[in-house]
Amino acid sequence: MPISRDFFARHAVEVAPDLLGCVLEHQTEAGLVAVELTEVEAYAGRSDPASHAYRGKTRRNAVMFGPPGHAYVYFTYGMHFCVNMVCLGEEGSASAVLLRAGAIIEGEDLARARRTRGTARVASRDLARGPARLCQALDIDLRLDGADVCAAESPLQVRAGAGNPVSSAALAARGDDPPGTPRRIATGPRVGVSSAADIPWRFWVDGDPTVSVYRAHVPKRPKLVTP
DNA sequence: ATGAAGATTGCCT
DNA sequence: GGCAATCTTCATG
Repeated sequence: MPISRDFFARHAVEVAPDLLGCVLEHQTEAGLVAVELTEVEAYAGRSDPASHAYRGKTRRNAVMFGPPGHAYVYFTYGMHFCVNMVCLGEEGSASAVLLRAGAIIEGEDLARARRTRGTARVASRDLARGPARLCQALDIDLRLDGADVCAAESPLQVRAGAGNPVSSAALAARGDDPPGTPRRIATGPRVGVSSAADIPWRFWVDGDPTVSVYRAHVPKRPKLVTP
């Protein structure tokens, strides 16, 4: 059973930490690959300068303005895809959660084959460590832009984490787990974002090896022209 | 029309 | 740690 649409019908900042520990899976002809999410980021709409929805609806971000529980996939840097879960934005606005990293829990061989370039072996922890890597491991591209992740017949779905009604990581962070559970949710500024860098809307499972390394935004230096 | 920057990654020193 | 790859989107003239 996919997760219910109500889960996504909240603001992204509320949904984001609850997604940690949930499972994203993509069924293709080649097979199934599933990841348990360990790192996400929330993006709002009009009020968030770092959001793709900040300047209103365009062809690229149209899905963000649609109903919650759908995948918003975009192409960036001329070569990479990133995937978001659409949530409920403010009126006439939009919000979504960027899936930044996860641990492969099913279909590791297939994921590794997709991620392998040349002969170097990709370490397990690196298979979906980073938003573009996650998409490559699950073979997510623009064909899945707008896909309903709450529909049972959808090739791309989100499920609750094993053994928990919502998210094992989120429950652990709330202190509802049995003593000894090491997982806690950490928060901090979003990665690679130039504006609103002070807003801590990045959430990750503290200490998890599949969480991507933090990189602050670095503006490109203008080309120097020699006379 | 033209140019710069981007929710990134991999390879080089 | 620095930079190229590669193309879409957005700002400016």
